[in-house]
Amino acid sequence: MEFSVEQTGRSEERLGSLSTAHGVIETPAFMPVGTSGPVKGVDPQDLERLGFRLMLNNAYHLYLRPGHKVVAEMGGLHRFTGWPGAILTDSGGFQMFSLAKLCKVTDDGVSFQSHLDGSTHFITPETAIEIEEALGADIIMAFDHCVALPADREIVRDAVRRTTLWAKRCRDSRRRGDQALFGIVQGGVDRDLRRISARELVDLDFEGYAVGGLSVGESKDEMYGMLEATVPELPAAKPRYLMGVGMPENLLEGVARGVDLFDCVVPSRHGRTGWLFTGFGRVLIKQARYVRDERPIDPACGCWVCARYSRAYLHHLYNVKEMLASRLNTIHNLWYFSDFMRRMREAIAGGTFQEFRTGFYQAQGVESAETRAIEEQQAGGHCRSAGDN
RNA sequence: GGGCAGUUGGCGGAGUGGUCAAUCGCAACAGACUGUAAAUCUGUCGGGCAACGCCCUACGGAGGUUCGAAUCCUUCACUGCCCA
Repeated sequence: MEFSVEQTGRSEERLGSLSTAHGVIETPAFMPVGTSGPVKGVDPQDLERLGFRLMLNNAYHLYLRPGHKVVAEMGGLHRFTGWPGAILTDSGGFQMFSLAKLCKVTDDGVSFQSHLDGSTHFITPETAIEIEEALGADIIMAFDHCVALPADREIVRDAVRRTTLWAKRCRDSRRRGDQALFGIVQGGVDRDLRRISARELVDLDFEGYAVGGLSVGESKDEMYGMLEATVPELPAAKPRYLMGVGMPENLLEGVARGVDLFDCVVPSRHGRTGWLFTGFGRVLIKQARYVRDERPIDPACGCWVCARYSRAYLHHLYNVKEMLASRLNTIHNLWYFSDFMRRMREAIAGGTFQEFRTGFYQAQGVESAETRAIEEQQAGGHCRSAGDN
């Protein structure tokens, strides 16, 4: 993996280019999440067409099923899943945290029970790397200790210490030389601990650095504050990845603070549950107000779902639980995210990022006014809003 | 024509004297979701209000018994099954 980056001015946002054996990724970039292989609802051809060149898979899930050895025998993740682009695997540290009730954490590693069959497993930094090497992604993540917030400072401090310890063991246990390994900064919502975590990891010299342990219940200001404390500690020449984030606003603010990579389940999960992203805010497609709405989700959207389908039809598909609803909604949302990142990169290149940022906030909520005008107009004719029926 | 069973809120279906505006499921409506145990989960769901409490209308229609009826009796209507 090679990374080149240019900072256009004194501000933090930056343009980069991440070269992997499976393609070049222009940054800042968003990675869709395909936990156990696919991004739910879409296939690799969709992802390519949507403009994605990098996606995330999860080592924890693939280790449990079908097993990292099966994936290795089937030629590794790229061949197994049919995804020709680049892949980043998460180590499973976050899953340990989210399955905290089932696990015991020591400096040695994590023991936990499978959420699938209750079987007991023990994962160490070394086995996590072994799994990720077997899976064969282009970028692999260190095995970290992510704590649930809010947490006592001592617990967070201990997680930072352990994360550094594990990061070093991950680094030292690598056998393959063709994968990039990223360290993960922890530290909860404590600026000092974030700085300490970042410095300790930088000393270990990874190919990239992630900010983990955020978007776990803290406020937006806390999240942004942690980025402001962490990013300046990271080497400018290496990629910075904000894990598990997030909403478009979070991506915008992350880029404004120097983040290059993001991943989040939001476009796919929200697509499945009917929350569609647009330049003017969200469209909850299940709402009755869309029963007779002939407009596309977003008239300004360039995706092929908006080119062909009405809100009325998408509402209907959702309502009757057709699987096509999940697919089309996910495609639209992924397009929005892909396009949003592309527009941010263009704005950075053109030196208009601050204008882009201001414009984003101004546009949010515009739909309500615009839609109300149209609906009032229609209410005068035969086409009343669904609420009247 | 005779016999039996039944008629409950948008639908299905509990409830067989008071604690019933009525269990539950579906539908409907609204909301949540940020390194995916998620095509999941939560709330509301007769009407009204100065709403964590009160009032009104309600368990096919009408009448009756009772302090009190969705629940018991009479009758009418309708539905299903069985026998002619």
